[in-house]
Amino acid sequence: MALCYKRLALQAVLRQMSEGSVYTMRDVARLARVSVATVSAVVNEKKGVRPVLVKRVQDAMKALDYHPDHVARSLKVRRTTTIGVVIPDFASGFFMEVVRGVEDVARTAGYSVLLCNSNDDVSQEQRHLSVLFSRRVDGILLATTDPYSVARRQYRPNLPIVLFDRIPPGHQGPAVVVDNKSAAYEATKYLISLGHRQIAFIAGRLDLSTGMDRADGFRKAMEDAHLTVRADYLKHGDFKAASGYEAGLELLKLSDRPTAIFSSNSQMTVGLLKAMQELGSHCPEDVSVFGFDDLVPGTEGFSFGALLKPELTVIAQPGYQIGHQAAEMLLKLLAEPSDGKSQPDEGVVTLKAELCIRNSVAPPHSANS
Amino acid sequence: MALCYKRLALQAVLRQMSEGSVYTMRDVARLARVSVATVSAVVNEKKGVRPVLVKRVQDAMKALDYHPDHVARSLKVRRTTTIGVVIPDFASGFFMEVVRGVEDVARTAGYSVLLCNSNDDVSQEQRHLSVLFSRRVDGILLATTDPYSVARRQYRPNLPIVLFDRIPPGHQGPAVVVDNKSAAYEATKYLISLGHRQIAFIAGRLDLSTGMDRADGFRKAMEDAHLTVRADYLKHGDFKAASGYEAGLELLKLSDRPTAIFSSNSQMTVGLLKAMQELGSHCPEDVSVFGFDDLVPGTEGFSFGALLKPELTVIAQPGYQIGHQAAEMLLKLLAEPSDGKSQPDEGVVTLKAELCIRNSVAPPHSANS
DNA sequence: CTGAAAGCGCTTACAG
DNA sequence: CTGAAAGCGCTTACAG
Repeated sequence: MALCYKRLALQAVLRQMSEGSVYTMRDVARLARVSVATVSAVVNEKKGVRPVLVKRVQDAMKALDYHPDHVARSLKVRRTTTIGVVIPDFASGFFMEVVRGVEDVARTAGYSVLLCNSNDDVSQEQRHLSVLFSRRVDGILLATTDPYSVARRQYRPNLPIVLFDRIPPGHQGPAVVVDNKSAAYEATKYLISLGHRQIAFIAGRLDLSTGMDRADGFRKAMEDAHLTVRADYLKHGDFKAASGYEAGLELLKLSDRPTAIFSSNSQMTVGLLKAMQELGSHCPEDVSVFGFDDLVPGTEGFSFGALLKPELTVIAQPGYQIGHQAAEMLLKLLAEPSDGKSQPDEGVVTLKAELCIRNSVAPPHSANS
Repeated sequence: MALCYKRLALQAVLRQMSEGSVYTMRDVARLARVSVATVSAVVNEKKGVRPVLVKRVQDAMKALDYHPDHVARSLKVRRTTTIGVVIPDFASGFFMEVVRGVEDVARTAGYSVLLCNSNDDVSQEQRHLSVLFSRRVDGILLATTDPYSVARRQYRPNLPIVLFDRIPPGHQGPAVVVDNKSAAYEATKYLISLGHRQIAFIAGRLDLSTGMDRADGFRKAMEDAHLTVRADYLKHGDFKAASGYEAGLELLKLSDRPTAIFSSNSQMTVGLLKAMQELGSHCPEDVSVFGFDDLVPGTEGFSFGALLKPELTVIAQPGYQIGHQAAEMLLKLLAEPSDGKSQPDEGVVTLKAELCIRNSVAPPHSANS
C-alpha cells in the first residue's frame, strides 16, 4: 500500500519532467513530501533534520538520480569551489608536474580546476584572467608571462592570486618560486670547480624573473671566480627549443669553442642537444652540457634523465612541490576570513632546486686549473 | 557640465557598492541610464541597440571594470560553455598531448576546460563524472578506466560524452581512438621481418581496450607468422613503470632470453630500460626493444626520442590529434540541435598510429631466418 | 528599439 | 525542527 503510493508519487513526478531536462530540488521535495529547504539541508548535510525525513529525501534523490545544480548554488553562495590555473606551456614537463601538484590538493579539498594555456603570450594571459574572473573562480594560480599584469590590474577585491615560477620584480604578494639565482650560481660554480673557464650561457627570456635570475646567478658565479664572460659565449634565447638549437649551432661553430654550455631551461637544452647531434659533437667528450630542469619529469621514481645519452647533469626543480605548495597557499587564503585584517601567509615562498649531477659534465680536456 | 554630471553619477554608483563586492548589470544600467535588458543586449552584442546607448553602456562598463557574471548567465541559459576532460594520468606525456589538443580547440571556441585526474581508478572516475555533471558542463571528454562506466549510467539526457583512447568493447557512441591492434601487428611483423623469433611481450591492462588490442595485434602477428608465443615471454603489466621494470628483470634473467621485447606503453618501456640498465643489458646489441608511444612527446618538432640512448623504435600515437579531433567532435555535438533526430557524427573515429623506426631494434645476433 | 517582470535552481534568514 | 519567501545576477519573452 505504502509502497504502491510511493511508486505512484514517483511516476507522477517523473511524468511532469520535460524531455531532456533534469530533476531539481523541487522535484525531490515533492517526491519526498518536504520543502526544498529540507532537501537543501539534507544535501548539505546540515544536522537537525529528522532522520525520517533524511531517509525520505535520500530515497527520493536516489530514485530521481538527482544531482544538485552546482551552478545555481554558486550563484547563491557566491563561491564556485573552482580555481583557475594558467600556465604558459602545455607541452612543458615542468609545468605539467606543477599542475599535477595543484590538482592533487584541489581535488582533495573539493575544488575543481580550470586549466588555461597562455602560450607565453601577454594578451592571451589577460584574456584568460578575464574569463576566469567572469567565471567567478575563487582563486587563481598564475605563472605570469607579464611581470606587470598582476600589479596593473586588481581583478576583484578578495580574489586571491598566487603566483608561481615567475614573479614580478619586487613582488610581495603570495607566490611560490624556486631560488633560481643561487641554483644557477651553484651550477656555474660546479662547472668552474671542474676546471672549466670557457663557459657559455644560453639565457632564457630576461623579462621573466626565471630567465633573469638564472642569468644573474651565472654572472655572479663567474665574477666571483674572476672569470670574464666572453660576449660570443652569451646567447640570448627565449626558453623555446628552437632558440636553444640556434644558440647551440652558433656556439659549436665558434673557432674557439666553449668547453661547457649552461642552458637556462629544458626546452632550450633539447635544442642544444639536437644541434650537437647534427654537428657530431659529443657530450661530455667534446663539450660539457649543464641543463636547467630535467627534460621530462620522472615517473613514479623512474627518471627519464637517466635514460638519456648522456645522462644529463641538471638543476632539477621540484615542480610537483611548487604546484602543491601554491595550491595549499591559495586554499588557505580562501579559507581565511579575508577581512583584510590578518594576512599571515602572504609572501613569497622560495623552494630550493636540486643540483642533479649525472654525466653530461666532465672536466675540460685542456684543464688549466 | 555633462562631464560633471557623469562623474557624479559614477561616484554615486561607486558609493553604493559594498566592500569586496563586484559590480553587476544593475550598476552598469544605472550608470548608463538604461535598463538591464539593454546592458545585456550590449554585452551579448545583440544588434538593434541605438548606438548612443551602446556607447553609454560600454563607457559605464569600462568605468566600473564590469565583468559579466558567467555563473548567473549559465544558470539562466542552461549552458556553461565548459567541457570536462578526465584523463587517467597527469604524468603521462601522451595524455598531456591530448589535453593540449583539446585545449587548443576549446579555447578557440570560447569553451573552458575542467581537467580531472582519475588516476586510473574507477571510483575516482565516477566521482569526477558526478562532479562534472553537477557543475553542468556542456560535454565530457573521457578516457575511461572503466569499460562499463559509460554504458552503466546515462548521466544526463543530452549530455554528450566523447570517449578517447579507450573504448568499451562494442562501443558505438562518439569516440576517437587509435588502431592499436594493427599498430601492434605492424610492430610485431617488423620484428619478425628482421629475423626475430624469440619475441617477448609486456602487456598492459587487458581490461582496457588499448591493452587488449595491442596484445591482440601482437598475438595475431605471431600466429600469422606461425610462431608460438612462449608463456614465459608473455608478461602481464599494468601500464605503469614498475610493472615494466619487473617484467624486464624477469625476462632478462631467463636462461633462454628473448631477442626482442615489445612493450605496450611508454611508462612500462621506461621501467624496462631501467631494468636493462641495472643488469647491464644493452640495446639493441643484447636485446631489441620496441616501444609503444614515445617516452615523451617532442617539443615543436624537436623529438626527445632521438636523444635517448638508444633512440627508441616505437609506435607513435598522434596524441595532439586525438585531443583535437575529440574536442571538435564534442563541440559539433553541442552545436547540433540534438533533438535526438540527426546524429550524423556519432561513431568511432579511428586514427592511425605511426611506426617510428629508430635504432633500438636490430636483427638478432643468431638470426635464423 | 527599450523597459518591467518573470524565472533559472539553489540557500538562507525568518517565522511558526 | 520545518516551510514559505526572497534573492543571487543574469536572459528573454512580452508589452509598449
